[in-house]
Amino acid sequence: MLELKGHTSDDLCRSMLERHADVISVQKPVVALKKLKIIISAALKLSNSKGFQAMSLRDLSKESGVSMGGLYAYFDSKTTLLNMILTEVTGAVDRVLGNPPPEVVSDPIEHLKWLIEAHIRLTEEMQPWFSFAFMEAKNFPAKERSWAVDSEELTEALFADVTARAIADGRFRPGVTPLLPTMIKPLLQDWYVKRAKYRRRKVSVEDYIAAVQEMVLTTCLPVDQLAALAAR
Amino acid sequence: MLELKGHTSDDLCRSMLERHADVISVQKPVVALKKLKIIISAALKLSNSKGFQAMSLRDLSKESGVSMGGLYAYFDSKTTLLNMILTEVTGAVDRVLGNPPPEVVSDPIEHLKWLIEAHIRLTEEMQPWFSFAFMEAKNFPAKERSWAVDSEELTEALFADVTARAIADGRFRPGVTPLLPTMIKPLLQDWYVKRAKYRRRKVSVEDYIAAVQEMVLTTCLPVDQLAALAAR
DNA sequence: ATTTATAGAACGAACGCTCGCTTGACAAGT
DNA sequence: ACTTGTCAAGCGAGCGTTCGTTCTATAAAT
Repeated sequence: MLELKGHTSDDLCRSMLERHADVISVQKPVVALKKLKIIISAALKLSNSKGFQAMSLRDLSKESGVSMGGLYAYFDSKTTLLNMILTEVTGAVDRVLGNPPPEVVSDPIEHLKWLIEAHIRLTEEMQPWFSFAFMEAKNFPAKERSWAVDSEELTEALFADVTARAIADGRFRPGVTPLLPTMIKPLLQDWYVKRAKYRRRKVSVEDYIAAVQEMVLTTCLPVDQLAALAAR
Repeated sequence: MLELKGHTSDDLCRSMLERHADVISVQKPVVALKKLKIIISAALKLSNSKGFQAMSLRDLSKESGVSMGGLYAYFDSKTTLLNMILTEVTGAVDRVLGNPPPEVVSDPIEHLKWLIEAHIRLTEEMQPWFSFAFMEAKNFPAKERSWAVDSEELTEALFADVTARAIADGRFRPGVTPLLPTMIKPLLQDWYVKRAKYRRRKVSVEDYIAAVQEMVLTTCLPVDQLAALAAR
C-alpha cells in the first residue's frame, strides 16, 4: 500500500513553528510544539463545525484551554492563524504530489493512477486540514484567495500534464473530452468535503480510490482495453 | 434545447413573498417584490464574495440602498434571510428534477442524461443562488444544516433510482461501481462552485453537459456500446 | 385621516486585540 | 542550602469597534 510521510499533525505544527518563528513568541520548542498542536486542533475542530469567521477567539480559548493572551503568543491576528493553516495544506500537496516515485513517472497511466491514489490518501490523513482549506479559502481577502486559486490550479496542472503525455503517447482514446483533467478534481475533493457521508455509508478509502480510478480510466482508455480492465 | 421554467429571480422572489408573508410586513405586492429583488440580489452578491457571516447588515443596507429598519420589513433576523434563500434553492431543485418530461422516464439512460442536463442548466440559471447554498449550508445551526444534507441526499436519490432501474433492466455494464450515483453529484456541483474558472476558460454549458454525460455513460454502459457512443 | 413604508439614531452584546500583572523554573549569589 | 533575581510564559479584565436588532420620528400613499 502507498505510504506517505511528513504530514502528521506533529510534522505540520513543527513546520508551522519554523515558518512563523518571527510571529510566534514562545521560545522553548517543546512547549511551543505541544501547545501549538492543541491550539490548531481546537481551531480545526471549531472551524469545521461552525466556520472560521463564526469561531471567536474566546471560543478557541475555551476549547483549547489557552487564555486569550496565550493565543496571541502563537499568532498576531486571526487572519495570520488562517494563513498559517492554509500554508501547511498547500505545502503538503506540493510536497507529496510533486514527488511521484520514480517507477510511475515513465508510464503516464500508472502516474495518473498514482496521482489519484496519493491525493485521496493525503486528504484522508489530513482530513480536517483539507476541509478547512476548502471551506475557508473562498471567503477571504483578495490576497489569500488568489493563491488558494493558484494552488488549486497547480494541482490540476499535474493532472493536465500527465493527461497530455498520455495523449501524446497515443495511450488514450482519440477524442476524449479535454475537460477530463478538470473533472478529476471535484471527484477527489468530494472525499474530504463530504467525508461524513462516506463514513456513514462505510465506504473505505480503498473503495473510493478504486471507484475514481475506474471512472477516470474508463473515460480515457481506448475502448478495446476496457474489457480487460473490467475483467480484473 | 431543454427549457426550464419558473426560476427567474422574479419567480423566486415572488415565491419568497408568499412563503414568508407572516414575516414580511410590507403589504403592497408591487413594492414588496421590487424591493425584495433588490435586497436578495445584493445579499447574494455580497455573500458570494465575502461569505454570509462576513456580510454585515450595514453592508447589505449600503449595497441595496435600503435602510437598516427597511431591511427588517423583509425578514425578522439575519438567519431568517439565510433560510429564505436556501428554501427557494431546494424548492427549485425538487420542482425541476422531480418532474422529468414523460418521454424520458421510460428509458433509464435517457432519464439519466436528462437529469444531468437539467441539473446543470438549472444551476447555471440560478448560479448565485446555488453558490450561496453550497457555501453557506455547512456553517449553520444543526437544524438548517440537517435539511441541507437531506436535500443533497434527495438529489442523489434521484440518480440512485435511475441507476438502479438501468441495472435492473440490464442496461449497464455488470460490476459497475456502486458509488456511481454518489460520484455524479460532485461533477454537477463543480459547474457552479467553480463557475469563475469555467467562464475564464470559455467552457460553455453545452460543453460541460456533454463532458459529464460522456464520463458517466462511459463508466456505466456495456463496453460493446461505447464504440458507437464515441463515434457520434 | 389613517395606514403603510422608510430612515437612521440608539442599544446591549460580542467581537478582535492589548496590556499590566502573576506565575514558575532556573541560575547566580551568598 | 538557601535566598534572590530574572525572564519566558500565561492570564483575563478591559479597550475601542462593530455587530444584529429595535425604536421612534417622519414621509408617502390611500
